[in-house]
Amino acid sequence: MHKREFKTRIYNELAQITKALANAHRLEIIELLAQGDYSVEHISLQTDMSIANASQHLQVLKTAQLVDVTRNGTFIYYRLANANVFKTWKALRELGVERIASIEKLVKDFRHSKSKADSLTIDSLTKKLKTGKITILDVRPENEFHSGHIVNAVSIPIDKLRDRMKELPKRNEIVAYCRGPFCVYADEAVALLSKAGFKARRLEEGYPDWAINGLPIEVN
Amino acid sequence: MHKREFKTRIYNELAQITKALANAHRLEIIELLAQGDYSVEHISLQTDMSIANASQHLQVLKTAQLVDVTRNGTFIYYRLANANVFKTWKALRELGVERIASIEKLVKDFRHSKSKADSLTIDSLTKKLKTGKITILDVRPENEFHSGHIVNAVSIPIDKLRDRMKELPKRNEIVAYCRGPFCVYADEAVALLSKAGFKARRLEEGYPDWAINGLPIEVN
DNA sequence: CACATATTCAATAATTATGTTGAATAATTG
DNA sequence: CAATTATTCAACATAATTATTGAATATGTG
Repeated sequence: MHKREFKTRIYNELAQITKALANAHRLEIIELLAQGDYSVEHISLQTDMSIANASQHLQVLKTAQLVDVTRNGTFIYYRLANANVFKTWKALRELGVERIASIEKLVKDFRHSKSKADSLTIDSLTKKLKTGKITILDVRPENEFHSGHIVNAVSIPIDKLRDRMKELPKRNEIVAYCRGPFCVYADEAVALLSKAGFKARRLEEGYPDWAINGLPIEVN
Repeated sequence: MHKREFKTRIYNELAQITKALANAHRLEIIELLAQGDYSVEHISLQTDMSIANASQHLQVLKTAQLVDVTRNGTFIYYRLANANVFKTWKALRELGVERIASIEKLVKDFRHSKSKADSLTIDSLTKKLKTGKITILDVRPENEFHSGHIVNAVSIPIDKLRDRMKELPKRNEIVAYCRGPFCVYADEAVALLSKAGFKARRLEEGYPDWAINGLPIEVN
């Protein structure tokens, strides 16, 4: 094999994988699957796609070996093939946030409209946990909480927060988190809690970012 | 703005960036630019593309803010916009090597045909440097060496290695490196050196991987 | 075994990406 | 200022990607 042929083949393989990632719907699916396993129907609902379209995009991801499947009865569950898939998504996300002012602006504008609360990073949360009294609040749907969550976190899904707010201690600072930096459940939680007199902030990143850093987690 | 609109816009922005990466030629350009600044002509020669085609792909990368340009006389030099671009390329590369058996096989077969020498990683090289006597050999073109190289490395471009081999010490183990894991200059160097009785191995990764890890480098 | 349900497939039309060719710019040189 | 050089642009043909529709599979249930 000549050097050029070798290079062409290598870069073509890598471009294939990259093409599989290079679609808004598929990136959204990947972020969703970073939370746990999901059926096609669930994915299509969460991402506002038709079932056939979701299935088609999942096939693309499967062909590129970015996701794996398990069958359970009539349902087929998809999951990320491995940690490197999330790492690559994270790298793309960070590249995007740094490069594209419009993303930062979108995020800021959207959050601002929901709440003026500031946020804190995973790094500063781990430092704070050593000294202060902090309640960590997971506002994702319950099944995502059960697939894995930050150690000692309390689960109150965002749509039940208004009713169950009283379960939370008024004295502690509350740090709400959800799926990732573009997930707005945590923003909504901070808005609700602040209005009710709690001291609340959101975690900038999401659960998968916490987990991939090797920080302590719990399952169930 | 509604939640769906917000999400759609965010994921579309990120997909735009990913699409800019999702092409074999553009990935090759990015790996080349990780070595230093280059003119369009140089890039087109190195990657076996027509000038117009290289220019077109560079425009795509520029629009996505993945590369920057400087004009110097009639030449226009391109460079990576920032470290995150290389980090993302690295993540994609690692995802690819792990996921796609065919890439690993391609690399192994190609190297095997050049030399049977084994290789070592950046991690093991840094450990070895503390104890053993090692000569680090940079076999990239001279201008890439001058744009930045591993501290104390010796520069002998691959096409001059046969003539200048005598400059190297026979006692030390020689570790040759080049642009990255898919670059074959280092393999060719190991083959030449081993034949001539030197003890030589290649570094698996390339100079940009060394630099991005914050390990000591020199310029000029 | 008929029926229901979850998912995939196939066909289509619209959009977007790609490489080639030759012309157009923009800076430098004589 | 004409000629030269490096790069970009515009136009075209071809190929790939996408969403939608409805039919086809494959598993589970009565």
